[in-house]
Amino acid sequence: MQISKEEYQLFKPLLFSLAYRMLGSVVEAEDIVQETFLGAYQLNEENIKNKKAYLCKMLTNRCLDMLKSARSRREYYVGPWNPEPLILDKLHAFDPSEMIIQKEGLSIAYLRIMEHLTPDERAVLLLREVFAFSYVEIANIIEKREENARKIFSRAKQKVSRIEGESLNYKINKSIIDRFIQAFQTQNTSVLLELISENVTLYSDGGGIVNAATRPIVSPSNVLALLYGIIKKVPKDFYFEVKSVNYQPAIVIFMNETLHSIFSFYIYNERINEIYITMNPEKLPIH
DNA sequence: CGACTCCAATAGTAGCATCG
DNA sequence: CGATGCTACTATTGGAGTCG
Repeated sequence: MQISKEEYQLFKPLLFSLAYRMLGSVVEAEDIVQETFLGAYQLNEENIKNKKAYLCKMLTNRCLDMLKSARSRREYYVGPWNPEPLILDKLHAFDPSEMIIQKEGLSIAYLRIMEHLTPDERAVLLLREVFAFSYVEIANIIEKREENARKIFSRAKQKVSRIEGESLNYKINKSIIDRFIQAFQTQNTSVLLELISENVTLYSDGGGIVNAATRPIVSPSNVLALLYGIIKKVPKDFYFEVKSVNYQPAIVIFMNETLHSIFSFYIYNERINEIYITMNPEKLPIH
């Protein structure tokens, strides 16, 4: 297949964003995008009418293979699994167009929901909602019947419904996080309790490599106890910044001049419902 | 230990209701 | 009318338990 420089520039961010949403991993997504382009160059077919759909098909199938084989691996993962954070505008860095659709769908909370879906459901949901393919095209991509594609989509939709249409407003969420930090630094427990939901859950992903809670922490008292515990132990050269991670405000923590962890949040009704701490060094980009 | 059965959960299909 | 999404039914799968 012939792919011009322009087409490559156009399709690369699209494919990356599809793969990243499917896999929750920046590294794996980048690999798969490269593989897909290499595979496409080697194709002899010159009469492919819809290159975009064809590339998505190749990519989707690779992702599905990887998900199906990774499913067993994920079972051996120590503790909660969080998606690999996407810091700064990695996508924008090589994307001038409007191709990056629906940034809300890139929040850590959303990606974590995706984990509850089967590989097929993920693929269909993304192709439909984010990339606006028709059911006929989707059926062609995943090699199933059109009716079935619709069914898979509606099932997927049901599972993710709880996160649909909610306030993923960056400014509002940032102000909540700022107040949270402020209250935390002054150890103002009553304000903290106003900012977090009564069924708050904290997922801390250390990947079995660094110390992290091996199961989710539930309830405000337990979560605050854990956070207070962390703050007591931090070294002097600790500092943090509030940055855009997955297009949502997050707290990025540095220790000894290196990136130590990232705190992401799922905020609903102006309260923190879920906290995701990513400490697994394999998921933190090196600066 | 492998082979077998059974059951529950999931995937797939047919057909119908709704809406523009 | 076609596109969509739903319900209700059927088929398939995978895992737990059991037996030889």
